[in-house]
Amino acid sequence: MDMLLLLDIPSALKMKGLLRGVVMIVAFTSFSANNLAKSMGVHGIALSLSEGLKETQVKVERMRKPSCDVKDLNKGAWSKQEDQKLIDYINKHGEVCWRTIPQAAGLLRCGKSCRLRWINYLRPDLKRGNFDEDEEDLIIKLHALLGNRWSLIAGRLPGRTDNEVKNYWNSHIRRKLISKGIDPNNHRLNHKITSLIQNPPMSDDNSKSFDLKDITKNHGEVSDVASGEAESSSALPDLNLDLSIAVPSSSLTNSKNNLNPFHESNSSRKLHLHSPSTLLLFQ
DNA sequence: AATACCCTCAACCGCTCCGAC
DNA sequence: TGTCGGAGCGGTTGAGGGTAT
Repeated sequence: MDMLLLLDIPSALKMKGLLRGVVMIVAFTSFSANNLAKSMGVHGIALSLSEGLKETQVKVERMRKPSCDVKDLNKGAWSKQEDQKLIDYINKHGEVCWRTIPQAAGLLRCGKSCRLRWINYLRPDLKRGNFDEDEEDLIIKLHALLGNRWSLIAGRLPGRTDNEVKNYWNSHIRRKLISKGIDPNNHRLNHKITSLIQNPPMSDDNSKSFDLKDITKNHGEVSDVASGEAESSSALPDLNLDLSIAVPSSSLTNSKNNLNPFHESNSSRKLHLHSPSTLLLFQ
């Protein structure tokens, strides 16, 4: 039988609020560190036993609790039944505390997973389908202005989610810009990329086609536009990004009425972009 | 027809932010 | 003022479908 005697239980219990602490224990027999952790409300204990000593030091570290306790929870793709349960619950109760939703809705998912599923897939105001040209142009402009702030960008695209915009950027727009010799990170013409496109490297195997992916790999880590660290020395004159901060255009304003509050994050609320009916980015 | 490779996108993970206490 | 916990964000992963060989 495992027995554990804490010499100073009150101070050990106080450690619940500490990041680190040390507690002296006397072990009469073997003991379970996990049980100790449990009793103290911490998530893990690192302990070191000195050979032959009954008295030992136990380092208690309050480790970050995993966002979702993986135990007994479903992961991966959502089933139709799960979707329906979540939809029914949110229609009835609204988007209340995400942490409590799974249990209340009878779902074996973590709250985070529910939130993501709702926001990215189940929300009724989502606009499914391909991005149109205007949306694509707007994404490019917004990315030039905001960098990888996908939620802010998505906030200006009614019915689109940050995840959707991010995926579309990575799978379509990024590639498109690179093929035009434009660095997708700083939206400037990239000499290295341009020359690679014009003079593709000739390998021993000439039959091998020139792969755009190689460029992406080689030049994936370019400067970050959001940090304003564009390669000014090598950059050509700025492209006409035609970005201005202004009251949303009528089209955006109209559609905004249907916007879910999710699209109006604190910071995006301050940012309204002028959206001309025709978006011309590159001259 | 079989296999390998590529692409897309839903979902996850880990971190930061922020309000409540 | 510091701590805690929930929400949100951005990067990454991997399943599955499509395409090339």
